[in-house]
Amino acid sequence: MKSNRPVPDRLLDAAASLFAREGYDAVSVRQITSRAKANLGAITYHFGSKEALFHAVIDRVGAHLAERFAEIAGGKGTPLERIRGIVTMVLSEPNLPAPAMILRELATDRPLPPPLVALMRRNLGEVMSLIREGQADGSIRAGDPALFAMSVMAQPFLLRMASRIPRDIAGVMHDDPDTHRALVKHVVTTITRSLAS
Amino acid sequence: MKSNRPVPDRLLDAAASLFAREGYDAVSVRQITSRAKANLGAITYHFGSKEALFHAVIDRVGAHLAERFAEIAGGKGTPLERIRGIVTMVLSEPNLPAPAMILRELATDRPLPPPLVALMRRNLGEVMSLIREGQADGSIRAGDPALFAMSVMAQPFLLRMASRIPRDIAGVMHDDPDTHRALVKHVVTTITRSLAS
DNA sequence: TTAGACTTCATACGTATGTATGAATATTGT
DNA sequence: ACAATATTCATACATACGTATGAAGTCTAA
Repeated sequence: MKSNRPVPDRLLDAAASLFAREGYDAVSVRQITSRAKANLGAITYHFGSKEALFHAVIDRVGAHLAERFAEIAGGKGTPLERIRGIVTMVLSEPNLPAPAMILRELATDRPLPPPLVALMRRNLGEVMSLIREGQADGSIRAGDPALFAMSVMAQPFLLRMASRIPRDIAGVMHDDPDTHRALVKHVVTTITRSLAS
Repeated sequence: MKSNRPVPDRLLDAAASLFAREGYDAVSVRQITSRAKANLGAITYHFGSKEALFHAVIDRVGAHLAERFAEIAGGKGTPLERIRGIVTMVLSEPNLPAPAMILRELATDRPLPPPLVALMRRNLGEVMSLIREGQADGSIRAGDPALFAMSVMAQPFLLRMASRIPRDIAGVMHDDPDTHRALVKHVVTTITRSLAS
């Protein structure tokens, strides 16, 4: 029952999940093509190079993340409620490889893939807008929106990237739905306390 | 004017700074030995393998981090003040490659180097003890110390690992001492608000 | 049906990697 | 001083990598 999806899509799928789990350097084109049930030459043929495939992956998972961000940011509710929605989404969305890939890339000194800075700028900017909105109506306390936005997103992004921290280190079994809910609730509460005036 | 420090130390130095900047996979033994002004075989001879050198590096930078943690945790001041001290230290200590190396390693699905889990457990445990202490005397609000500890350390660790987030993305020039101080102050304030009862 | 383009495939190429080898050189203990 | 040990060094080795090549196969349009 081999899939009949187009080869480029299969390559993107395989690459996204491998890059998210292992990182760019640790994944070989042979792993990707074999997982995608494609030929070794398929990456070169359809994308040009491994790096070009990586950028395409970033574009795709980044677009997905940005979509969810925009959807919630443009939704209903107070600014604070929408920020809480974004945080919850980042922590809970089932398939969301973007945060791990982005943060890992940000952690190096190598030049950033072009799409990546723009993506993060846009997402953080979305949060900053919500913060400004809340400051305008008095529901969010005064302070530099950029600093607030970083503070707010640091927890969910880091926990999303390194889910072993709760699981293996802090002894929080967030695989269990109830405990995961408790974790999300805690993060949301924490963030609310730091923002609400 | 070549340094006369012992070769193993030079290898550890070179490896620590390269691993911290680029990550394990992206650094070759040839880069390390050449930077350490040692022969290509030096890593095999003194450590056995590249991976063993990596573990030694983790041990060393981890010990440094743990020392600073313990020093501040065992110092004077209220529990909250000591937590603030740890956070400030992680954000400001000039040479602290541990957070970046640790987080990057935690971000993969590969098995963790043995020293690493223990190290993180110990450090997070230190923070948890402070939180319990503060809860006992009523200065820190009630709640799961493990969740609190993760929330508290997420910001400084992430900002330490990906200093490009403030610099390149949020537009916060934290290279400038004043702005860096503002960033630290903001993080400390945020954390205080989430902990203080 | 058949020409032309598109896609797959096996294989080859050059390079970089981590490690092994064994001779040369330093260092140490007596 | 000398024997034994410890370290350095150049080089070799096997393997894995990303990419290139060109033949084989498949699909599309007339």
